[in-house]
Formats: sequence, C-alpha cells, structure tokens
Amino acid sequence: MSLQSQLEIATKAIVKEHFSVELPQVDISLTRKDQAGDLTVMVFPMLRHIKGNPAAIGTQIGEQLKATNSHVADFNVVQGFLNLHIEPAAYISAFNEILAQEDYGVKPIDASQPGVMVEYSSPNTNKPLHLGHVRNNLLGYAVAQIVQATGRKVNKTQVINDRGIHICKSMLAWERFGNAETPASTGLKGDKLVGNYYVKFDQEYKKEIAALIGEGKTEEEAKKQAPILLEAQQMLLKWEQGDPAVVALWEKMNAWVYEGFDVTYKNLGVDFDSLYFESNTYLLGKDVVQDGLDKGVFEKDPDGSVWIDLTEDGLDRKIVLRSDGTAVYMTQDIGTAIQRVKDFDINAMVYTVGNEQDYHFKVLFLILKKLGFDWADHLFHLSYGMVELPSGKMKSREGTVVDADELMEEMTSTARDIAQEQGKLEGLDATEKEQLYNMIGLGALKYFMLKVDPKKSMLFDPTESVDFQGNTGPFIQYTHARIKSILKKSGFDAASKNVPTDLALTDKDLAVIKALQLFPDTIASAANNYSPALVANYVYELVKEFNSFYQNVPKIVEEENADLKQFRLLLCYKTADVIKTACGLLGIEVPEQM
RNA sequence: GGCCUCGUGGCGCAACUGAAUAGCGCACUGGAUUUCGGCUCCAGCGGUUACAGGUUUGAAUCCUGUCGGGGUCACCA
Repeated sequence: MSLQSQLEIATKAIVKEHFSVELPQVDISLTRKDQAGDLTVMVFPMLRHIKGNPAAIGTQIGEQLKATNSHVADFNVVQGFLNLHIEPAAYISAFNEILAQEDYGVKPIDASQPGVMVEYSSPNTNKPLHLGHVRNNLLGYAVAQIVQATGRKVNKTQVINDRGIHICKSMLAWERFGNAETPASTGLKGDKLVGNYYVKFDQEYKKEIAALIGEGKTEEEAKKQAPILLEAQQMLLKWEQGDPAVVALWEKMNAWVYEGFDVTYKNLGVDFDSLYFESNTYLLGKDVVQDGLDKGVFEKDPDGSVWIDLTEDGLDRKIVLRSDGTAVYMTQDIGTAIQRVKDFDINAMVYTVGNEQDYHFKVLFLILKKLGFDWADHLFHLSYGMVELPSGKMKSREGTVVDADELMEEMTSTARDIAQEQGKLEGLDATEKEQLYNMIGLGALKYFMLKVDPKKSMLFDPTESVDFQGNTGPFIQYTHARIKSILKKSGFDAASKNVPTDLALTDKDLAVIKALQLFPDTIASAANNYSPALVANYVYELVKEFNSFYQNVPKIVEEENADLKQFRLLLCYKTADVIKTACGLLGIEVPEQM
C-alpha cells in the first residue's frame, strides 16, 4: 500500500476519533516544491464536515499523526494545508516494497471479472490510413493497454467499414481503368492501389459533372446524374442482392486493402483481438427497434419510419429506422453494441472516434440506456480532436492527406539522420540499427501525440517531436539507454535488493523514490480517465527527476559506500524498469543503447 | 441560427477535476559539469489563464453573458 493510502486511512481514523466525523475521503497530495514538507493533507475540504478554523484543525490532526504514525517525522500548517515531513526510512521501505515487485505498477488480469472492449481505428476500405487514423490508433491502443494494466480484461476491436458506396467507387474505377492491375503486378500496397482508384473515380466523376454542366444542367443535377455515379450506385444494389461477380470483385479488392492495413498496423505496433465487419453488422439492430417500440422508447410515424424523441434530454428527434424499413447508422450501432456484449464477456465499451461524432455517441449511449441495458452506464466515447500540421490543416476531404505509412517512414528517416550523427551505435549490426531508428522515429511520433489531452485538437510538429531534448519521446528513450549504460559499466547485480532503512539519503535520492511511488496511482487515474496523456506526462516527470538526481549526485560507479552505491544502482535499475513499463503502455519501445 | 467543444507567457503543452506565489518544454540570457553517454543540470527572462460579471474561505477549473477557433445539426456512414 502506498504511503498516501496509509496516511489517508490514518487521517480518517484520527478525524473520526477527535471530531466524531466520518470523512468520505481525504485528499493527500505531494507538497509543493516551494513549501517545506513531503506530503500535504488538504484540510479545506474537511470544513464541510467539521466546523472550525482550518489551521487549528490541521494542527490537531498533525499532532495526532506525528504521535501515532511512525512515518510522520514532523509537520507544519499553512492556512488549510497540513504539510507532513515523512521519515526517510518510510521512503526507503516503500522503495524496498517497489523493488520486490516484478511488474511494478501492473496488476495481473482478473479473468473472473467482465472485461472492457476498446474499439479503435475502424477504417473505410477504400483508401489508406492517414494522420488522423494514427492518432486514433495510438490513443485506442494505449487506452487498452492502460486499462489492462489495472487488471481488467480488454478486448481490442475495430469495425471495418467494408461496404457501401465508397468501396463501389474504387471497384468501378478499377474495373474500368485498372487493366487488371494487382498489388503483385504493380508492387503497390493493396490499400494504396485501391485508394488510387478511389481518387481515379473522383477525377472521372468531376469530368462528367463538368461535361453535364456544359450541356446546360445545374451543378446539383449534374452531381446526381453523372453516369459513373449512377453506375456505382447500381453496383451497390447488385452487391446487396448478392450478385456473384460484384461480390467476388468486392472480396478481392477488400482482401488487398486488408493486406495493406496489416502492414500499417504492424509498423504502428497496434493489434486487435476481434474484428467486426460492417458487411455483417449493417443489418443488426432492426430487431431491437420492435423491442423499443414495445417499451415506448421509440415511436412510429405514419410513413412507417421509427424515431426516438430526445427533446426532453436536450437533444433532437432522431431516426432509427427508415420508412422503407432499412437500418441507418444509429440502428447499426445499437445492434453492434448489443452483439458485442453477447459475443464477449464484457460490461463496458470504449469507442475511439473523432469528436465530429460527439453528438452521435451521446445519442447512441442515451438510447441504449433508455432501452434498459445495464452496461449502458459503462460506455465511453474516447473523443479526440483533429491533428494539424505546422503547414496547415489536415483532413482527407481537403485533399492534403498525410499518409500513415509515409509519415512513419519519414519519422524513421529523420531518426536515422540524427542517430547516425550523434548516436552510440557500436556493436549494433545493420538490422539492429534500422530497428533502433524505427524505434526512435515511432517513439517520437507516439509520445508527441499521446502527451496531449485527447479531446484537444493538436499540432503535430515532426521536427520538434524527434528532438533529443525537451519533452519528447527520444529524450525519454535516451534517458533509459543511459541508465542501462551506467548499470552495465558498474557491474550491477540485481540480486541484492534490500536497502537498509537507516541509509542516509539526499533529497535527490528521495525525490526519485517519490516519483517512482506515484506510478500505480498514475495508471489507475489514467485508466479511470481514459487518458494516456497522464502516463506520458508521468514518465516525463520521472525522467526529469532522475536526470536531476543523476546530475547532482557524485559518480555512482565510483561511490565508495557499498550500501549507498547499491541503493543508487537499484534506483537506476527500477527507474529504467518503470520507464520501460510506462512507455510500453503507450506502445513506445525503449532501447538499451542509442 | 440551435446545440457541443476549445481559448493558459512568442510557439507547443501541464495543472491530480475547486486550493498555496498558474507549472514544464522549445526559443532567448547567464552559469555548472563536460572521462557514468555527445548529454545533463542550475538559474534568469517571459502570463491580469480571451473578455465582463457571478457563486465560494478559495476559480484557469463551476454558473451567466460577450468575442474568437473547431465541430455538428441527412430516411449518409
């Protein structure tokens, strides 16, 4: 149990004894650096339960804590802040506990409890993944890892939008202009090839529109009447009717896309435990509509369309079934959610989807709740903002798409330049070097994207992200590599893992222990908030604290006090370990040397 | 226009969800180390938290309004 938790319990007990009040919770935070003390008990929030002067209450609690708790060496009270001075020995024993844990910070999975499904990526199959997908994938994957680290089962999934007019457009253009090209014959990744034909379709479509306008039609008419579009719509109908030729083409081209996606996912370092194909799920949810009508949640209009009226909840009236009886997006999502709970042992779901769909998910979750599903309270829309580049905005419909593969390639290439110039790469063969460049380039990309609060739109600056200094992935990786180097040079032996509690430590030693101690709480909080940024910021803080220690402490390798030397090496060892684990949660690898 | 969301030093981001003098990185200025790794560390400069009210012992955070950016308002997905 962490020091904080122990002191929370102790404080509650004291308050109960001396003020006869049961506090629901006690806030204990790290003492600000400019104040004396280690941990601070917040007295202000107690004023709601205890009447009196905050300083006096603080003093009374402080005196009791000092008298009864061996960890508390002393205290001071400033206004409503009770600053506790903790015995160094308490930190040393905390550190000993940390050392004893193999997977410090990570809880083993409790298979008996229902899990969480985390959906991310969910691409369309008509074009390659782009910068927006990268943020989506990194966020979804990291959240999945973080939630899993708290001991919950996690199922990573994606909904593949494999049907619809968009893929028919690619299919049609390929059929017409493709000359039977294949990924094998062109050497192109399958998703790129199919994406090219999507672009080709659009070009032809625009030509036809221009021609029709030339014939005197309005733009609106032209857009609806362009022959190539009509043909694509025809193709979609045929697909829905199961036309063998169309289905075969559809299967062939989608297969190309999946091969391409697999490569991108592999390079990004993400994976999935299950897949949902929209071609299988797009009809789901219709049966629930009747159920909703019976329950009075939905209402039927005279034309046969079915709606839900959410005006009382401050939202709109939303359609859930068309007048021709076919499903809409919402119907499908309702059905898919229900299906997932049937398919897997889960009672919570996270949807990683851009913030342009905030409204959709608000409605979806509300409908599911009104339909009475008990798991509907545990749905979360991991909503994220757009990624912009220094040069301007990035969005697929504006044409200037940054391709995910190319982005990763560029990051690796930049990392290669920097590392070749200033890296320590002795003893690495060519393959290992390439792996390292890849690790650094991707680490830069991932860290930069994940350190930002998901819901905010962000600016991705590739150059800044690969900087070896500052708040970047490579800086963290570098620190890890350096620690490993120190351990190697020192002949460190991890077998002796017990630090004598009477060892005299400096503030810098203690500061690193304090930082290490925060790791489990950080993971818990990141999981509760579905926020990888908390983990990212934590690693950075830890790394800074370590560097400060490293700089201010005499050379460890030459330390003559054997106990102190071993302690400091253990501190290095465990710091490296936590950096690695924390980065792992973010999908970032850390090198042994760089 | 309605609804949602964001607005923090020149730039990029924090602030444990209401607490102390709003932190950090880049950039800029000085300094320390420069044989544990080229790095790193220490210090300085720089903010009326878009603006105006309000609630509170206490507000970047909650409420109201204004301004500005983004999103969304399909029997598309």
